[in-house]
Amino acid sequence: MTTTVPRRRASISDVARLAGVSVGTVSNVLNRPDRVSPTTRERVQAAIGELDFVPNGSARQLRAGTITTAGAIVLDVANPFFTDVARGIEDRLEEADHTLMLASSDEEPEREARYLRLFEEHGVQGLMVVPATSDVEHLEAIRARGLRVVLLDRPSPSDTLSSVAVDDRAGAGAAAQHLVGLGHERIAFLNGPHTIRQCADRAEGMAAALASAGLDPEHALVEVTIDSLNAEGGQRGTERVLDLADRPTAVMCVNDLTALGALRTLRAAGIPVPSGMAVVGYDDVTFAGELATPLTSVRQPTHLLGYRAADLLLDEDETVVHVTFQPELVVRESTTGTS
Amino acid sequence: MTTTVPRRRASISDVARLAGVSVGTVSNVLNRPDRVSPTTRERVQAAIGELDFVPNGSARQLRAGTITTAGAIVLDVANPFFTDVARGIEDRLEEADHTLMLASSDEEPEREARYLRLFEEHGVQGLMVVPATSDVEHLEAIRARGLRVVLLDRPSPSDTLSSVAVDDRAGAGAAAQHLVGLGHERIAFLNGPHTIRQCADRAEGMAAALASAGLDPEHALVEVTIDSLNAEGGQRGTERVLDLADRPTAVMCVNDLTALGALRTLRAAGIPVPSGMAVVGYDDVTFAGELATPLTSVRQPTHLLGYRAADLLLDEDETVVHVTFQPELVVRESTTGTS
DNA sequence: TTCAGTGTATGAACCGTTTCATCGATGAGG
DNA sequence: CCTCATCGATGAAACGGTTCATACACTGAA
Repeated sequence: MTTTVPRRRASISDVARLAGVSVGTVSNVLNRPDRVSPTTRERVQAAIGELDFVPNGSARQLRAGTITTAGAIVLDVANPFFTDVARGIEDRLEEADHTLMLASSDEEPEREARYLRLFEEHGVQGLMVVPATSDVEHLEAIRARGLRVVLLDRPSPSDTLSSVAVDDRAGAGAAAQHLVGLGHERIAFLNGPHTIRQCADRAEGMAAALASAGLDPEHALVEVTIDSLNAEGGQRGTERVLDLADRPTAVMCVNDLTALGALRTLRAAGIPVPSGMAVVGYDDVTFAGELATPLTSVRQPTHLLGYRAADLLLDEDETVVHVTFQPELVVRESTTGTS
Repeated sequence: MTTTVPRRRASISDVARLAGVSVGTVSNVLNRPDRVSPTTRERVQAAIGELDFVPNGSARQLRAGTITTAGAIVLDVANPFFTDVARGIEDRLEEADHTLMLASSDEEPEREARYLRLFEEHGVQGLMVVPATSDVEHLEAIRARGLRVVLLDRPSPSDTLSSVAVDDRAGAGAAAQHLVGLGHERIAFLNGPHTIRQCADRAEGMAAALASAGLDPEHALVEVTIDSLNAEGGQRGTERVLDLADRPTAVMCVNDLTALGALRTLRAAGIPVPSGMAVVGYDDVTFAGELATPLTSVRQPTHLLGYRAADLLLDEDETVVHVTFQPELVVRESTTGTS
């Protein structure tokens, strides 16, 4: 084995020594090569190659202050909705030669806080976050410390933070209206905790739509809170729905992963969809239309959502902006039956 | 608007001044609180709160040298396979109180190189990467500079880098064998470029399985190279398969997203699955079993893959280790028809 | 010959921490 | 009363870059 692990990473002064110039000159070669004569530049570059020199980002950042990295915290990277958003962010950042550090909070405020702190300590330019709590004081504090913060997928309650969101009330409302139009009068809603704003908004949107259709939300809407917003959560939630007295005829799911779980449980229980139970998802992920029972779902402009968020983050001018996109109900067989 | 953006982030010396102690003491309060008397500690903490002080990670890292962050570069964060791997990594890192910076190379070597450099400059403890190229010299160079590097989802060609992988030859071989057993004698393989090792290995595995079943791989295997390893790529690839003279009777897909695209195209063309064309996927993602035609797929221990990779990265002892997991063929109706 | 101007290179200050040798005060033991 | 640990706090030296005022060497013009 001929690999030799170096005792220490080469520093700029090692390069300077080898090339027979000052550290300032090496720094200039790195950052403003035009201010250095071709001969010197070449000599320095040779030394850099020889020593396999990689500049220390911390040192650079410490002195220069700037960094071209942004952080994003989403609820769950394993959820296609969030990864699509992340791709949108990445694409916009790449255009500006910035890079993204991505992390998932798992809906746990402590985890979110930990990543927020990590990012802040490392001096990211800004943060995009899907808050795990309804309260965003801690984010406002970060903003007050001079970082740019953009709320993802939820409007800002106060007016100090910019946000990019989709109208969740409208999305859930459209879904509810659709179900009512099909004759459903009692609808279960597999939802996450209301501390997550999207969940609260969707519940409200449903209730409002039911009310304006002349139904009493108290009876027409049965909200079932699930612990995790994925397929497993959906399975467990649906089992509880099936046990309900005065069983609902439709189940609305807070996202498509949850709906996937619902479909699974219904199939296992031998209940036909939609005749025995209609199912609606949310997000319209790639595979929603390809399922055994193609899923009616609320489509959101995911990629664009991330893209605009990054856009806002990079925006020079510091005004607070709220962007709201409109969702679109995509109707498929999980509510209408074989077409 | 009462928000005041501070001129400058508070530093440790601001805290020291306000608390009437030295910077060394503040640092001690931060890192070894037990060495500071309760009274002083309290005073310092009050000052920290007052100034809303957040330590500067760059400075800390510059001086202390260490950092508890690892980087991972995968081909595409929007692919469930990679996000599951990422979750495995995150979970293991979290146990060790480390954090993850995640990025996707999009299968582009330049993008990969850019992120590698970024991570290295920022002094991550180690890197886990799914290489976008067959050549890993650049990764060995990083290793030689003292960082830990673990190859993800592919065995190391040389023996200088640790790796965690799934036996791709075996996985593809099992799928091919299964298809041959069903009577297929001409199989299309929607594959990515062979510069990606997994793709090359899977092609080899299929060819070997076909040969050992007594078929001539030259004729029995039609490899169709697709540009992007997702649903769109699968759709376009399948269109090309349908145009082939002597049309294959089965299509093997390099991953489930691709298979999703294949199913889509087949349905649009009115070709029944599997009677008109059998389809096999790879990865066995969450929704594989719930599709209109449940998908036969090769299951890989994704979460475990990431978990073990992070494990290796954190491992104190620096020996080179290769971990290989065995995949498992999950047979469903996309090859066997209605059960 | 002198001088202003230009293009390069220099070296020290600085960024915000950690670390460590040192120092003063305090209390115990002889 | 003196010594010696012990404890808490101090202050300055790193860490590895960037930046900027300054020096130096030429060139061409007056």
